[in-house]
Amino acid sequence: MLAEQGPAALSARRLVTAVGASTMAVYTHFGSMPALVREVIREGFERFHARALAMERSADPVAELAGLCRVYQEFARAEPEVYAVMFGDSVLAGFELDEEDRKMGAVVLRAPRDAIRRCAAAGRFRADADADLLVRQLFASMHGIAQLTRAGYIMGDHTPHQVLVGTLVDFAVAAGDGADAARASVAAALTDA
Amino acid sequence: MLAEQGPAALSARRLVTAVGASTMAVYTHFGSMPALVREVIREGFERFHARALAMERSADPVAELAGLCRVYQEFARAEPEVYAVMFGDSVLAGFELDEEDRKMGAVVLRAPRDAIRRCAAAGRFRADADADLLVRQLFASMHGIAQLTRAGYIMGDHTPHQVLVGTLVDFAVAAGDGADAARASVAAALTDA
DNA sequence: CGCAGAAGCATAACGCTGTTATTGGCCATA
DNA sequence: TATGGCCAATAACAGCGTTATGCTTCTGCG
Repeated sequence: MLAEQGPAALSARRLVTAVGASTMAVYTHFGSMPALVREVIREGFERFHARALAMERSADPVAELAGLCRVYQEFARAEPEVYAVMFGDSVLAGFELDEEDRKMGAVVLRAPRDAIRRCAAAGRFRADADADLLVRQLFASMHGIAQLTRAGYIMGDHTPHQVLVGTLVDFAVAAGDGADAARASVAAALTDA
Repeated sequence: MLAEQGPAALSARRLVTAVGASTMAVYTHFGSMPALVREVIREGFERFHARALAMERSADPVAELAGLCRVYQEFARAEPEVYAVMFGDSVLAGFELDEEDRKMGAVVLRAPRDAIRRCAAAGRFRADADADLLVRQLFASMHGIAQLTRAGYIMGDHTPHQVLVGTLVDFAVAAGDGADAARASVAAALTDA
């Protein structure tokens, strides 16, 4: 219901009438509406993780990093409402992220951080690159692109896809990669869709 | 009320009792609660604009660009709830951005876009830099940092400030600036606070 | 096999939300 | 002064999350 009809449609009464039960069903099984929302985003994190794991590996670590970012954007576009709740926007039915939720969310950074390290090990990125810091910068960019796209703020002459490509290429270049090599790797990871 | 007590506290009844009136006041003066929220974010855009205009100019265009991003982050931290509604997160009382709102929001990109052009004109950025595309990439990064910080997602060993500094330096480097020059300009724009 | 216990759900209600029709009062103008 | 129109207070409606009550049903033990 959250994915198909938006946050406003996710009410206890609509839920229970949809499954043919009474409002008590929510409270016996979940305790409260915020707790129910928490289960929804837990499911969202699992789906996110499954998508990331399903991505095929590549011999090109920069392309693999770009591929992870592509998966990120695809998930955010596929279920924008779920994504928004998962990462702290749109307080839904009084739900607020707790520390454990955030830790689950931070797990998504592990794969790209390792990819960044492989980029450095392969000589594409500088050897002294701070993978922990870089992955946070990339995280912020990906989140910004996802949320601004959802809000309709990526407008004018450039599409969200162009912004994504530019961001990924510039990220690799700033990390030490060659401009042509970065462009080729990003293009290889993003164009087959 | 939105700024001080959060989105949940901004209800029609709380508003009117705070000013000593009845619920009708909202509807005679604004028409609906979403329309009232619209006026709130309009005010937010004006405050944002005033902050950007109040920033002193600099002879160093890269430092000026970094200063604009610093103002951006300061605004987002000063009034996070207002900021979140302005840029499309947290649907508040059924309010949704319309095209005109988004255009007001996109105006904030004008100053940094011009700063990027000055960077190119001064030889710091590549002469063929696409300022329109670059400013959107920067916009996404700034929005991501602001929102992830608000949600508590910038954790671990790095602070939001470090992520901001890294992002700005890497942005300048990818645009063509020298690494040392970029670091110096960003540091000059961000450290006096 | 039968009874006791517990677990789960439906009903109804409380206080809250945004919204509105009705009613009354105030103020400005002729 | 009288009259017109604007404005707001009151009360109500539908919907929200939540909960106390009571009934039903299912489980497990003697």
